[in-house]
Amino acid sequence: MAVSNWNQGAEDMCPYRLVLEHVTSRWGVLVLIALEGRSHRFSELRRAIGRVSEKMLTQTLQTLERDGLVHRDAKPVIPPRVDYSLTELGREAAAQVRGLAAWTERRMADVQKARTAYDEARS
Amino acid sequence: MAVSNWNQGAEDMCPYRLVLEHVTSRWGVLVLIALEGRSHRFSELRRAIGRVSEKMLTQTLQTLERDGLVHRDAKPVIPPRVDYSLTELGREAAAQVRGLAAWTERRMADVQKARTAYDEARS
DNA sequence: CGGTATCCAAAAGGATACTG
DNA sequence: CAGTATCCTTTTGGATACCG
Repeated sequence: MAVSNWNQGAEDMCPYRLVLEHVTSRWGVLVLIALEGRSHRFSELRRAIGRVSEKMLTQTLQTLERDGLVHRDAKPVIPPRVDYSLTELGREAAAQVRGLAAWTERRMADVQKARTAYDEARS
Repeated sequence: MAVSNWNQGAEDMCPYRLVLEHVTSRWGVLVLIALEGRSHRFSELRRAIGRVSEKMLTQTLQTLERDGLVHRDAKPVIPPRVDYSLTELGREAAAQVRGLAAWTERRMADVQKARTAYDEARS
């Protein structure tokens, strides 16, 4: 296990920024939003999120589980079945993230317009 | 200008995720929060955020400016003076980000506790 | 002061192969 | 199915030097 992993390391950053970065991380955001509606199995999450590698999804889920935002329920059956859901803490975080995501959807068109204007102004 | 820059490239990602990632990016979050209170000069921002390199701050500000969230006001004086502030779009985004940051501060202790429990459970 | 350009180190992230 | 382990590429980010 010599893999670079944001679970460990980063002892040099204040805990505040650390939590903020887990929650706002590329895949963290999408996992929280996906799990807000209902619990998902591992492969369901992959499909729901799209274009995420197994490695990154695993890493993200482990980080969020460690932070107490995600609950992992591994059923001892064959083939294995693992369900991920949000804890109370996770639901609170997801609500915040969802606000951000909703804003993004609402305002995306304006952002795109701003970008076009910016690019044209210096071409 | 062959530097890897998230302003350009990334044509392969949907615009929704792209905007979301700018707003939730490591330095984007902190810039939006810092600018929510009042406008800042470049070096003020560096001090306010702490531990951010010139390069990353510049890059972040350019991205947010291009997205129409940040307004850049460069006064033609010597020595140069540049003030950064939020646009209306930026204030909206900052309000969302602030919700997330406030939640993080409120719940940080619980997250830390969850982590300790998680780590002890498998040591 | 407020940047840009360049180089380099570190981290994130993907592909593949393998396992219980 | 739900991961791990390994290798490799890409991206991020810091340090430094320089410029208008």
